[in-house]
Amino acid sequence: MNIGRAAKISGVSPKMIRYYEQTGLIPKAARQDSGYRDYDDADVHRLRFIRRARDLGFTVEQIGELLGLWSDRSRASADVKAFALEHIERLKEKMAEIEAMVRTLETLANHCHGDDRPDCPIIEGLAEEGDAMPRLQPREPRRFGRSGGQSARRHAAGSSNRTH
Amino acid sequence: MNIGRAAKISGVSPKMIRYYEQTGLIPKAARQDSGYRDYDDADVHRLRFIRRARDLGFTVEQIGELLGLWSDRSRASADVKAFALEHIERLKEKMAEIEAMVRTLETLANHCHGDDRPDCPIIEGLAEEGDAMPRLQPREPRRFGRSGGQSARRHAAGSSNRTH
DNA sequence: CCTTGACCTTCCCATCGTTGGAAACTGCAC
DNA sequence: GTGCAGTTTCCAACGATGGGAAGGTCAAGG
Repeated sequence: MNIGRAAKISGVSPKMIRYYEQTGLIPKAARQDSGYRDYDDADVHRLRFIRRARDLGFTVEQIGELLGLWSDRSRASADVKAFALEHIERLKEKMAEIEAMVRTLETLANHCHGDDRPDCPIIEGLAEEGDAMPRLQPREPRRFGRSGGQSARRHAAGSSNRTH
Repeated sequence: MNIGRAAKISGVSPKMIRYYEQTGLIPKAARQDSGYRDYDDADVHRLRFIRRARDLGFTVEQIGELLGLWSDRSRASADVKAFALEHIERLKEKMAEIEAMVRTLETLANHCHGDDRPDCPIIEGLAEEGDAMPRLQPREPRRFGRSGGQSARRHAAGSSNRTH
């Protein structure tokens, strides 16, 4: 079948299918006489697997490992479970990060009258002197892997500095 | 002061300071005779404001609006509050997405023996025929990386074949 | 004075997953 | 045979960030 059909029934867009092929996540598709890519049910099955894994927040790289685990009929279920549990941990860390943001923002928002006056603790909280946010725990070393997340920055921008 | 010093005391890397200038988030920095960028305390103050807003998950675009609200002394605190509350909502949605992933993964993992045998409900859950994951609501656009990335992941390809 | 090293400048590239679009071709129906 | 839908490849963009090259500046020490 053509790529469009495979895309439709797998839930992976044609663009992404080509991308996955290009990056080696999936093998090169067979070709019809026309040059069109040709997919069979097994291909579609794999694509659906990929989409589900993406929906569960796995990166493409991780999906590569999952595909390996899938096709390795001799691997232990413990291997898969460990992989999943580790991913769950990362997701929870991400949730915790966001939750911390929400807590801080809610604290600020709760102190804001939200009326016609310009006086606003939210803006003041952002503009405040000093290095910490309101009553947030003193900036922990929370730097996790860069799996799609952002907050892993905070680097020291230079070591010795003089006032020029 | 030089960019390195401004970076250090604001917590924003030199690279990002230049980037913010380039994209117009902050005005063009003054220059010393040498051509080096020159920052004063007000500039650093603004940079710290930006870093705090980033730490709270605001996108650069949103920070542009926040800077506008900050410098607009006539705007109502209600405006800022509404802005913050909307952001909180988006963060909570993101958390809910991730939580759904975690719940699905934990359900799968709980059914996995995690022993030496190859039999594994996690992989089977991903490979399963049919279109839905265990008890997951009909897939929403996920993508929890950034709070405001191009969130519309809607590919026209897979829209009309939900089996249930 | 000259070297050294830390700093700065600009410019380009890579990341990650995904989409958009252009130019050219194929397949199918009218 | 004409037109449209689907396909091909290639190139670019997004957002926020880091890496690095090639070269200019500055201060300290010889």
